[in-house]
Amino acid sequence: MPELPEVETIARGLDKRVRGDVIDSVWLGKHREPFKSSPREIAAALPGTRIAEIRRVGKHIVFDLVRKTSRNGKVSMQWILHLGMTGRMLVCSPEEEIPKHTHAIATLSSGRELRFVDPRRFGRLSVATEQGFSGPGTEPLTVTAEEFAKLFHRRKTPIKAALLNQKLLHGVGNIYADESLFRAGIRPRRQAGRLTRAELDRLHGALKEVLREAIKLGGSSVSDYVDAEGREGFFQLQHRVYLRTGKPCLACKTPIKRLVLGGRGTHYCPKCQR
DNA sequence: ACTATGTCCTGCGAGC
DNA sequence: TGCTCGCAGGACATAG
Repeated sequence: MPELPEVETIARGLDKRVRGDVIDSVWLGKHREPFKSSPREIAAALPGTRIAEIRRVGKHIVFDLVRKTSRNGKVSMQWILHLGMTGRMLVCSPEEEIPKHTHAIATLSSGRELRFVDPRRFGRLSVATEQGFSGPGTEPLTVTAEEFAKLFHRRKTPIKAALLNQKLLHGVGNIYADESLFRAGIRPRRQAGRLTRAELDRLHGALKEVLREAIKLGGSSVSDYVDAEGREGFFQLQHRVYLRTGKPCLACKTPIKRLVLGGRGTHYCPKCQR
């Protein structure tokens, strides 16, 4: 389940390994779901471009691409990738077996391949020619306490649902929403607009803290998440509430409760979170 | 303008 | 053992 820390880890790994390489050709599978831009558009845009940089924006991985024109000019474009629930972008050698659910392969000048594999097909690939893809919302790692508080002003929706709303903050998913609410001592069902400024400040701090710690540990491997090198993360060992239903709270030993909020499993400590 | 709900998709585990 | 069934979840469309 790639959220901000997992996507950051993958983007860093990809940048380290394939930055500067050139996309020679692209193969796209027959399923249509993985392609937000038309397959024709993607296949026309990518070949012949050099990968200038790979970075994370929200839960998106952005490949900044450059193509040299005949008159010594440069054309910039972007290859934008969302991993959905089960998406992986792997750097492989062409000899490696192609796994089931491989939807796209980019062959690189170095002889390697970039492979997009996604069993559940919630992931999306797209290309953009306009500059500066910035995602739908605000970056949680750089937002100020003031801006953070303003995002939730007068909102009637539960704070957990607001944290997951990518138009407000982008990059926060189910794991880090639950973990940051626990650290801030706030119940997931509380109305976002009714939180005090002190509570919002605690949540702002807790969210940044939990995201930074998770990035340090290479993200959380819960279902089948692995980074660009195929390695698992270790932050799942630090989870205090997520998927710990019935287990004792690490702060007060009260059993962790689970409820469904906005269709998502939600975990919290009834004593520590008010 | 917000908010809530249904939909997409496969793999996995529970239950018989 | 082997089958069916229900469920998980991010983003988006649609309805209220």
